[in-house]
Parts: sequence; structure tokens; C-alpha cells
Amino acid sequence: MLDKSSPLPLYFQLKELLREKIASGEWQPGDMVPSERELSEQYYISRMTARQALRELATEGLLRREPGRGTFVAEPKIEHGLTRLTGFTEDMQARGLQPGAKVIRLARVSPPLRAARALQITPDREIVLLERLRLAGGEPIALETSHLCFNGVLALLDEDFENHSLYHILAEKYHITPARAVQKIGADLCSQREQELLQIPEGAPVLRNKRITYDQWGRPFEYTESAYRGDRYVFQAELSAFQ
Amino acid sequence: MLDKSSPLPLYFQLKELLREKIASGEWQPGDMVPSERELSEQYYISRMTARQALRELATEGLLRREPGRGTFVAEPKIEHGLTRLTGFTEDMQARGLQPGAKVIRLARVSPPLRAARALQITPDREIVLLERLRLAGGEPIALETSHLCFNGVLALLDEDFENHSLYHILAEKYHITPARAVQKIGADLCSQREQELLQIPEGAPVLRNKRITYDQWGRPFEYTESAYRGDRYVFQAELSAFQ
DNA sequence: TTGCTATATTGGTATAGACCACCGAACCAC
DNA sequence: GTGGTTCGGTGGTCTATACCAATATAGCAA
Repeated sequence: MLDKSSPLPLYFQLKELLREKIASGEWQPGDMVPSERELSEQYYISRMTARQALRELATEGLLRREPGRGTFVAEPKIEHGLTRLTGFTEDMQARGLQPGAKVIRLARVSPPLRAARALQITPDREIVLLERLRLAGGEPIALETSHLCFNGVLALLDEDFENHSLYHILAEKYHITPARAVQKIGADLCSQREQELLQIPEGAPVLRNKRITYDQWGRPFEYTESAYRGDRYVFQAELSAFQ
Repeated sequence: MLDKSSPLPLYFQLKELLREKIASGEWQPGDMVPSERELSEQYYISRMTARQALRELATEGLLRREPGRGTFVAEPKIEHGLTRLTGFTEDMQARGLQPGAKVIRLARVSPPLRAARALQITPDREIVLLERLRLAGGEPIALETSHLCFNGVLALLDEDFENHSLYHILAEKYHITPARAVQKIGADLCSQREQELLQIPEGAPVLRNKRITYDQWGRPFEYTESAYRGDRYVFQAELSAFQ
């Protein structure tokens, strides 16, 4: 099973092998995996080598170890949410909801000061403002206001943002790939405008999200302010003590 | 230097010792720390034991290891600070604020159903409930309700949570290190109890956070529900398109 | 000066063996 | 039935040893 002549370390080969068993579904969450001693006999390696593979998979969150009981396949990780950079469209699809968008405003404007600062430009530059009501299953979920700035950004004024994801358009036509983003998430009461557009009661809570998105070269190209309905949306985040 | 008769593992004692040298500034970022072989001779332990201490400190980000060169004190991280798993205390310190806590309730209870599910235990298990009002600069910022469950958790009932961070106590006395956490963050209106404790107006928005924290073996040991003042607190997150 | 080589040191991998605390189940005595 | 004990299995810790690849340095040769 393991190739002792390979340049890849044995514990690494074993990790990949176990990872595959979990990914393929052969081992289900909660199942007990073979003990260190079993693995060492089965693959003709020492217990410490098997141990290293199990230990590292446990710190990665794939396995859960219990002294005196055994090692178990962990509950699956949350794939989406705050750790992976996704747009609203992918986000909703991951939750099994039908995403939609209604363009409220698409215009050439001068950026407000906080957008200019986020995009690292002077306020006299012309940028594209895109305001969309985001839907899931036909219901309004969020109001997104995006400030976009890159070379040739004005061509965006002719795009169709109701039937295509912003990030898809940027990737396919403009070769801009979102690579990194910084978000600030807070709670607030909705404004009157948001109340009407989102069809929520007066004084209802909203999640406010301010995001700066950077492209593959580390340049900021998008600054977006969003208001999500507090009763219909939660952010999910997976945190790690390491890295 | 190390106490071989102590119940604390030798590698753990060595970790604390090295951690102290870094925290005190005796070792500066970039400094080379003694090699595995030096440490094993100096403290009369085997190389593998010294190795375990260095390895774990490296995965925690305090040390940087370079094959063929040595082990060095890592530069303090800035970029990844936003996705790092921290408690309220470290969180506030990172923002330059003086953290504080007022214990509202510390008791032995049966877990509510959603806490039992999060902690992967049956609802008849006894756990420790810790409710704290979290302060920053003397002002109330959040109400935190933690459900704690691990072997010997009841000893927590005698701890002082007003002057010590929960995660510090867990690490130093119980050898439990938070390694991973999953959070759900939403917006809501405050309850009457929260309104009074947080000293905010009626109907004010709060950020609700539900967190499951896993230890170094991947076992859930803490389920915490928090309500943060919407006017004083934002979550920050850094997203990546990769991995 | 430049480039090579030998050497010592470093962390990385791997083995074999030992003892411990903890858990669960089977068993036994009351 | 209840409450112990025993026992086998598990992960956690620790030692001692060995070899490897990468690195830095000192010394030597062109």
C-alpha cells in the first residue's frame, strides 16, 4: 500500500490515503478509524509514523481523537462562509437556494471618500457604482452597493448583472480574479430605504458588511457595502489557532 | 529546570518555558532558539521530547523552523490576525483596549439541547455554565454565555474568571488548547435582559455569535453564545480564494 | 578571486520499545 | 440489580537511536 522507496514521507502517504477514505465516503463522520497499532501493523510502519499521520489529520480537523477510546472521523467542515471568498451567487448556491439579483442602480460616479480610501484612489477618479437587491428563492435578502475600479471599468456599464454573477463577468471578460478580501461585519438597524427594499419592519436589525476585495496582483478593485436581513442571514466562519 | 516528577508532561513544561522567553522579550523575533539537540542536553530530556515542544510552538505560529538552518522566533503576525482564533481578552488587547469581565453566573447545569448537540454529549451530562459580561475600557461590550464540557470540567467552578482569561486557565491548568472554532454570526434586536446588562437603548441591534470551539484533539469543549453591542463592535475577517 | 569539497550542524523522517492514564466491557461478590 | 475489580485496548508521553536532506562554514585548489 505505502511505497517505502518513494521520496514522499511514509506518514504523508498515509495521510493522503486516509484523507481519500474520508473524502470518498468510505469512512463516515463518527466512524472509528483503525488505531495507531493497527495501522502500523497493516502498513508495516512504526507506531510513531502512523501516529504522526493521525495527529496531523486531527489538527487539520478531519479526525477527532479520544484518549482511551479511539480516533474518529470528524463531522464535516463548513466549506463556505467567512473563510472562503465567494460572491453572493456562490454563497446562496452552497446553501441550496436560488440566487437572484435586481439592479437598482448602475452608473458612472465619483467615489465617496471611504470608497476612494478603500480602493486606494483619489476621489476625482471615475468609478462604477452597482447597487443590487439580492434575492434568494425570490425573496429579498440583502442590499449590495459595490464600488468598482480598475482599468477599463466603464465597460461594466453595458453588462447584465441580473443574470450573471459579478465575479463571473470579471473573471471571463476582464481577467480579474478575486484573490483576497477583508471584511468588517457589524449589526445595525435598517434605514428607511433598506426597510422598503428588503420588505422588513421598521427598526428591524440588519448585518452590515464592508468588504474590500483584492485581485490576483493584490490590487483592490472592489469596495462593497451590504445590508443583510438579520432574520434571514447568518455569516459562518471557521477560525483556526494556527497559520 | 523541568520537573520530571510533575504530572505536567515534559514537552508541555518546556513549551511554557520557551513561550515565557518569547513573551518576556528575552528572545526577539528573528533570534535563533537552541537546537533540538541543545535543548535535549540542557534539560536532560530526549531529542524527540524537545522536538515536540518546538513543533507545537511552530504550528502555533510562535516559532519558524528552517531545515538545515535552525529554529527562529517568528515575526508577530499581522496579516492573518483577522482569521485567528482568539478569545475576548486577546481580541480586545489586539484592538488596544483594556479587557475586563464580570461573572454573572458560574454554575453546574444540564446543557440546553442545542449546547448538548454542539458539544456532542447527551443532555443528562453535567457541564459548567459561565455567563460573563465582557468589558472594554470599563464599558460593557458583550454578554457571553459559555457551556463548557470536558473531563474534570467541574473544577472550573473554583476558578477566577474576572481576572483571568478562560483560554489561559484552560491551557495552563487543564492542558486544553483551542485549535479550531466554527462561528455563526447574525444580527438581532437585544432582549430586555441584554438591554439592561449592556446598558443600551430598548430595541438596539446586537451581533449574535454562536461558537463551537474544538481542542487540540478535535473534541468540542466549548459552546458559547454571545451578544455584542452593535454600536461598539465589528467582526473582522480576511477571506482567501485559495484553499 | 572564484569555485569546489569536506565537515559539522540543523531540522525531518523513521524505528523499536516502554510505561502511563483512561475507557469500556466482562466478570464477580454482595 | 448494584457496586466493585480486572483486563484488554486506546491514545499520550518519553527514551534512545539511526539515517537523510538541506545549510553554513572553513579550507583548499584553480
